[in-house]
Amino acid sequence: MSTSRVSKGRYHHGNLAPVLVAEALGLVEAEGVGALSLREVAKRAAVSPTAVYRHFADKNALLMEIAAEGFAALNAAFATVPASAPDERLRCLGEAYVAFALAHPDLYRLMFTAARPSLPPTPRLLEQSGRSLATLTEAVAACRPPDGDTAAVSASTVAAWSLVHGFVLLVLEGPLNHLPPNAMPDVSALLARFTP
Amino acid sequence: MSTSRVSKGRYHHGNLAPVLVAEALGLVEAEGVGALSLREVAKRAAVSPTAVYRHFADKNALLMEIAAEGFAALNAAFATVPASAPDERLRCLGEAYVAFALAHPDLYRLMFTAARPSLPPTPRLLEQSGRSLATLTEAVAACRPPDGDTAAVSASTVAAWSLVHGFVLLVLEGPLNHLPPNAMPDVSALLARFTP
DNA sequence: TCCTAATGTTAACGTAGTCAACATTAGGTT
DNA sequence: AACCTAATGTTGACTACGTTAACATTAGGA
Repeated sequence: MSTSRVSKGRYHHGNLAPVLVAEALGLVEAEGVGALSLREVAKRAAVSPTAVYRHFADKNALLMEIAAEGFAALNAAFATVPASAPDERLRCLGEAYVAFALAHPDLYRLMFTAARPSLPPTPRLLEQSGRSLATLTEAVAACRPPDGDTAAVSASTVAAWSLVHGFVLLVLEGPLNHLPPNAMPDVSALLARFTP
Repeated sequence: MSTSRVSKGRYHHGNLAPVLVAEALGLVEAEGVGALSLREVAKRAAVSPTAVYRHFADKNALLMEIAAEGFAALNAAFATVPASAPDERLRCLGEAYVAFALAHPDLYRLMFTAARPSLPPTPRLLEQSGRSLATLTEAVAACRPPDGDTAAVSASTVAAWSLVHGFVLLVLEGPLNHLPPNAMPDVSALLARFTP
């Protein structure tokens, strides 16, 4: 019988992979990336440490799934931004982006750090981060003359993303944190100076 | 006698701290931050692993010194940028910044990641990163009307730094790497769109 | 009903950061 | 010149972690 019911002392967990990702994500959000160990994640899922390797090639593979989850959450935040006028929409996307990053600092960092060594990025990570990029690109394109200059749109999109990404990281872990706190500008001022 | 000569089988190394930083820096540049372990650094300095703790509180303290070294190198790169006209100078600083980051990816990442847990930032790290910020701020200020609006200068500086920082990180470890490579714009185009 | 692949466990290895206790020595004090 | 103390380096050990190998269990189709 296909018990979609789970755990309760069973030898087979029945639904491990998603649970591992969820526990890991919770751990990252609560204690930071540094506190995330496979052993701790396994313990929280009430499973032996090495069980993780039946679902993820190594620690980094798990991290990439968490990162994908992060981009999915970012995309969800994007989805709540109303259509409105192109410029207005781009501005709101920017605010949503920065708000998301500042609300989930450790997750945000992980989203841009997970896909480095060992394996290439997970399909799901590629898909979700691709969706983020697509949303941004469309919003930027809508602000420009419809001349179909895709290179210009790309360049403008990269500039926009660079601006918010850099800002967020400078605030989160950059010298802007442990330096005169009078300089920390608000987001609107930053976004206002961007012209697609 | 104050032998400023060093090592050669002596019990006391005589000059350990700077050597440790140098070896660690070399290791980071050659193999990446992940390959840096206290034990390996100590081995390269021909010293027992725990000797490091006589000069640095913990691993992070050593990392902060390396980060400080990184900012010092960045400042050195800044120093080669000629005075010229304000706008021209700011543009050249931006190019130098991006060039430095792309030439030393692991070191660059470390510069913005080292000062997080445990201890507060080292004085030397504060000093060197402060110098970087000061250079940027002055260059931005020179591009603006001399109305003494320090808040506006700060905001503009943060925007400039955000732009290059975000760009560099997106290229180094962001989704811009494992996505259609047609989109990667050059630096000049990015800097051209910034108005102090 | 049985077989196999999927899934989970136990034991163990190697590496790493860190601490405690001990050894050595540099450099000022008497 | 002899001595003392603080600085500096070493040994040994502990804990935690990622990872692998060998074995155990079970789900689900043939």
